[in-house]
Amino acid sequence: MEMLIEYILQFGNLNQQQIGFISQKAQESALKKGEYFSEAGKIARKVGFILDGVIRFCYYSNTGEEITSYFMDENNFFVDLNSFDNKIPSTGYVQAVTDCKLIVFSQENWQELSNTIVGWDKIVQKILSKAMVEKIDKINPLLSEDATTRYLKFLEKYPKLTNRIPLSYLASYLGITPSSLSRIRKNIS
Amino acid sequence: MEMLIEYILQFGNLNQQQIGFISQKAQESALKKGEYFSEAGKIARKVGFILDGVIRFCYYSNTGEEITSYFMDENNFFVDLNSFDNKIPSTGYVQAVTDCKLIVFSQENWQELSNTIVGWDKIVQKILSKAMVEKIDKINPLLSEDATTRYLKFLEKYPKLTNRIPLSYLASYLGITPSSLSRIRKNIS
DNA sequence: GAAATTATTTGCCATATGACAAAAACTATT
DNA sequence: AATAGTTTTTGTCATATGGCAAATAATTTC
Repeated sequence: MEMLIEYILQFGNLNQQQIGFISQKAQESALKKGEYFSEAGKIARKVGFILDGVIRFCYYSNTGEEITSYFMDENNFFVDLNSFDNKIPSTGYVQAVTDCKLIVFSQENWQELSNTIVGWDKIVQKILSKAMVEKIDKINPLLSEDATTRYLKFLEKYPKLTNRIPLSYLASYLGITPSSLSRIRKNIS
Repeated sequence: MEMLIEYILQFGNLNQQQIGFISQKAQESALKKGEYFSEAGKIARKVGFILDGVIRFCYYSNTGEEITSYFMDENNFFVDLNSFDNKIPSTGYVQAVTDCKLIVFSQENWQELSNTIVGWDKIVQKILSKAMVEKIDKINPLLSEDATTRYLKFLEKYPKLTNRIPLSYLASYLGITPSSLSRIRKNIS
């Protein structure tokens, strides 16, 4: 829980009472490898924070291919934003790639934080901005490069992740086939 | 200016006084095709809203290639978020693709809106969320497809944009060469 | 409106990546 | 420890896309 508070305090000041309130509304939780945090067709009703582990966002293309759109690891908030904000069914999945320890906020509690803590919206805005910038920085360069360069950039941006995620997930994130990624890895080392 | 107010009111309610205050802080502005709204190396100090025209975000890769990372058209806010939020020099450019009519907020005025209008932060948060979701929805599907499919998806997502942007910009957005895009277009029609 | 500049198309060839299938290396389960 | 299941690697071949250069078309400038 301290991890969470410490993370939030980077984005704005909070007094002891406010911190207590946040802790009250937060719930510790866990997911085993492969379990889903939220699923396509359902409305996402919670916001997560990763204490330990890796999660991914994924979906299925019209050809039935499973595609990973994003990875996240420790010390990050995550949410299926479109579904959560607009209360519409999600089009994708949020899945644990490894066993995960999480902190979870229900939508009602998340709303209460906004209603109760002066400045909370601004903090959320900053967290959101930062997440957005990071995501875009990770995804943008992928398109314009060949597969080997994409993989090398992935290694730079996610230095600690390579050994924690299956090759097939990573391949679908990079937009290449598992075979190709396997060959690329061979060529590099 | 009504375009702007109407757009904002989608995201939250504002009284007449608040609307007046926003109008006061907003400034009409224009850019000619090719001109920059913000530039690499400089700190982005304004937020824009497109009344008419198309803008793009672009940058130069380490091989000197010019790469378009995003297009935006009418009825959208845009800002070099990382530079603006953190007051650090930008790494990219925001450029007018066509002649543009804009509404511009200086950083100080933008800040004043936040300080003065109760609920403004929440509205910004919603606008930001929506923009983020849209951007991700546009970019994510591109990676996993071949060039022809990427172009077709672009046509779907940006139905009105194709004839307004140069082929070379679009090619760099899709991550292919101008020659390839030219051939793809030929094959489709 | 002619000349100069810039943008797009086309041709040719090389090569990275995909598709499919089989083999090998891991992992999990009893 | 043996089996079954899954994931990763490797092989072969086909093809989409890139690189480069030249030709054509469109746009800008004087």
